[in-house]
Amino acid sequence: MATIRDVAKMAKVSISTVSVALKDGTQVTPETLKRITDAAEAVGYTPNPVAQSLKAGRSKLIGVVIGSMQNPWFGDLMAGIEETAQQHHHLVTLSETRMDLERERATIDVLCSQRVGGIILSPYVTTAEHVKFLAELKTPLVVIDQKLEGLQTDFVGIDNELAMAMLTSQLLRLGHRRIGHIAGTTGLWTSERRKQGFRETLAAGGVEPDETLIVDGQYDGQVAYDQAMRLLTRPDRPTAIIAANVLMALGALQAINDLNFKCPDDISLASIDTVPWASVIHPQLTVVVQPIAEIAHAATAFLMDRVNAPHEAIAPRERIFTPKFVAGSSSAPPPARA
Amino acid sequence: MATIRDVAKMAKVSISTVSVALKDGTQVTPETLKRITDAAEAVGYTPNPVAQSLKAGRSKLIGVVIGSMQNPWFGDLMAGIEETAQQHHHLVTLSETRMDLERERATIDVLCSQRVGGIILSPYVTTAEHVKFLAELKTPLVVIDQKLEGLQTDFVGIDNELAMAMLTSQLLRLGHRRIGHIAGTTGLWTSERRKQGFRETLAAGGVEPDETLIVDGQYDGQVAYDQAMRLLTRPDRPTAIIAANVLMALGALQAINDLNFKCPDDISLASIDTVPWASVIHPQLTVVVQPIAEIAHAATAFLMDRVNAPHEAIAPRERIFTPKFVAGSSSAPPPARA
DNA sequence: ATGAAAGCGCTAACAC
DNA sequence: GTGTTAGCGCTTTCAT
Repeated sequence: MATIRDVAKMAKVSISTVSVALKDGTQVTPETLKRITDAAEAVGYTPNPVAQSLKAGRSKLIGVVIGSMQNPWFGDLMAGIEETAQQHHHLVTLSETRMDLERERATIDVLCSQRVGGIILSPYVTTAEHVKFLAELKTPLVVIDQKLEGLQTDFVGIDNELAMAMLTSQLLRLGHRRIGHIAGTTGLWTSERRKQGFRETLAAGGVEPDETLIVDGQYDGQVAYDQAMRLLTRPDRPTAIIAANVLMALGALQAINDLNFKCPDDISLASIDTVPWASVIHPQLTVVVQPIAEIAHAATAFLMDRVNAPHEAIAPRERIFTPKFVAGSSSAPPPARA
Repeated sequence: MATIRDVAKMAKVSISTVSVALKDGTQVTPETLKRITDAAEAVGYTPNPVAQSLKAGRSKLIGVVIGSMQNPWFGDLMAGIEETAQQHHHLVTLSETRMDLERERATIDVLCSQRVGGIILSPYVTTAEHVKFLAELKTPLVVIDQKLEGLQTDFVGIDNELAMAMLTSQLLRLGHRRIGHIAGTTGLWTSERRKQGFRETLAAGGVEPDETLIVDGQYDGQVAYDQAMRLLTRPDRPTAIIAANVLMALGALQAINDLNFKCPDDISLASIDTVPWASVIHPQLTVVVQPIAEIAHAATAFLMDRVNAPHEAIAPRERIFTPKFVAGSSSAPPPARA
C-alpha cells in the first residue's frame, strides 16, 4: 500500500506538507495542493488508520457491548449504530456478554486496551462496584436501555413507566381487573420501572395491585413460560397478562395455548417490544414498541460528541424516547364471569 | 496506560528485553523474567494493540460483511464468529451492505484500508467483476452462504440441493403433486442450487416440474407474500409451497391465512431455516435448518488459519454442512380432490 | 542473555 | 508555505 512518503516523493514535497495539505487544503498554495492530490490519486494513497490511531492514542472504532444477540431488537440496534458511526468514519465492533458479570467487565477491559474511541453499553450488571468501574473508565461511554443510577454519563432509553402504563390502562379500559405481570430480571432498572408503571396505573384505575400477580420472568422466554403456567393454573388466575418483553410474551402465549386457553377469549396478552415476524403470530400481539433506530442514532451521536471532544468534560445527557402503542388482537374484554 | 518503557524501567532492563521476555519466557534468565513479569504486573501493563498492529501491518480485527441484519440467523452467526475470534484474541467488526453492490465493494475497501486481519463475507453480488475484485484482495477472505464460482478462497455453507430435496421428498411422500416453490433472488448461488434440488427431486419422484410454479421471492417476506398470493389464486394452485427461506415462508403463511386457506389442511408449507421461538407460530413450520453456529466456527477457523500464515498460499478449502430436517405441523397430505 | 537502534506510517511542534 | 524533527509503543535485527 502506498504511504505518505510515496506521495511526498512523487509530489516533490516533504511528508509533513502532504499531511498538512490533505488535512485542510488551506495551509498550502493551490499549486502544491494540486500536485499533492494528484500524486495521492496516482499512487492510490489512503492514510493508514492504524498509524493514525497510534499517533492519536485511540482508534476510530466504537465498541458495542450487549447482553445477548437473541434480543429481537439487536439487529435494528446494530444497523442504526453502524449507520451513524459510518457517517463519522468509525467502524463498529460487537461483543456479547451473555448477561454475565465477569464477561461484561472483561469485554470492556479488552475494548479499552484496544483503545477503541468509545463504547455503547447495554448493561446487565448493576452493582455499585460495576458502576464504579464504569465511572473510572477513560474511554467515552454511552449507556442504553438499562440506566445505571449514579453513573455520570449519557443515557438513552425509553420511558418505561409510560410503556407499562399504556398497556395497563388499555387492559383496564377493556374491563380487566386481575392482570398478571411477567416482569424482567429483578433489580434491573427497566424491570423495576416497568413494575412501577404497572402498579401506579392499576392504582390510578382503582385496582389494588396484587403483588402475587407480579412474577419474575428474567427477560427469558422459557422462564416466562414456566411463570405463565403457574399464573394460569391458579384458581384466581388473571384474565390478562402483560409481559415486560416480547420473548416472555411468546413464552406466555405458548403456555396459554398449551393449557388450551384461547387468547384473547380467555386470556388477554400484551407486551413491550415486538419481533420482526410479528405479523404471522396469531393472535397479533398488542404491544408497545421502542423506537430502536432512533435510540441507536441518539446513542451514537452522543458518543461521537464525546469522542470528538476528548478533553472537555461533557455533562451527562439523557434522551428518553416515548414508545409507541400498537393495538393487536391479543387483547379483548375479559370473559364473562362464570 | 503503562507502556513497555515503564516496565523496562521498573525491571531495570531494556525495552527489547521486556518485549522478548513477554513473548516467550525462554530467551531470558528465569530471574529477569520474574523481575519483568512482576514489574508488568505492578504497573498494570497491557501491550498496546494499536502499536502492535502498526508494526505487524495489520490489526487483530476481523470484519464481517453481511447483506442484512434482518436475517434471523444473523445473531447466531455473529455469536459464533465472535466466540471463535475471541479465542484467537481478535475483535469482530460488523458491516451491513443492505444487499447493494456499491456498498458491498465500498465496505470491503474500508475494511482493507483499516488493515483488518481478515474478512468473512456473505456476498450478495455475484458479477464476474466483483469476483475479480475479491480475488485481488490482499486481505484474507472467507466466503459463507453464497458460493462465488471461480473465486479461489475458502467457502463454508450448506448442501442446498439436499436441503430442498429433504423438503420436497417429504411433501411428495405425503401425496403432493403440485408443489410451488418461492425461490430466492434469481442468480444467487443458493437460490439456483435450491431450485435445482427442487426440480431433481420432483423428477426423481415422477413429477414433471412445472416451471410456472417456481417464482422469485427475492428472499424477501413482502415479495414472497405477493408471489404466494399469485400462486394461490390460480385455478391450478399448488397444494403445497416450499419457501427458500423462513422470511418468505412467513410471508406465504400470511398470504395463506389472508386468503382464508387453512395450513396445512388446504395448503402445506415448508421452508429452509427457522426463527427463534418458532414454536409459537401456528402451525409449526416444517423446516430444514442450517447449523449456523458450526458454519460460523468453521468459517472463523478457516480465516484464522489464513491470518496466522500470511505468507503461505493456502489452497481453497470448502466445508459443506448437512442441514437438519425438523418436521412440523405445517405439512400434511393434500386435501381430497374436489 | 541483554541492549542499542532502526523503523512501522503518521502528526504536530517548531523552524525557516 | 514548506521542511525538519521528534515521537506514538512496539518488534526485531544485530551487536555485545
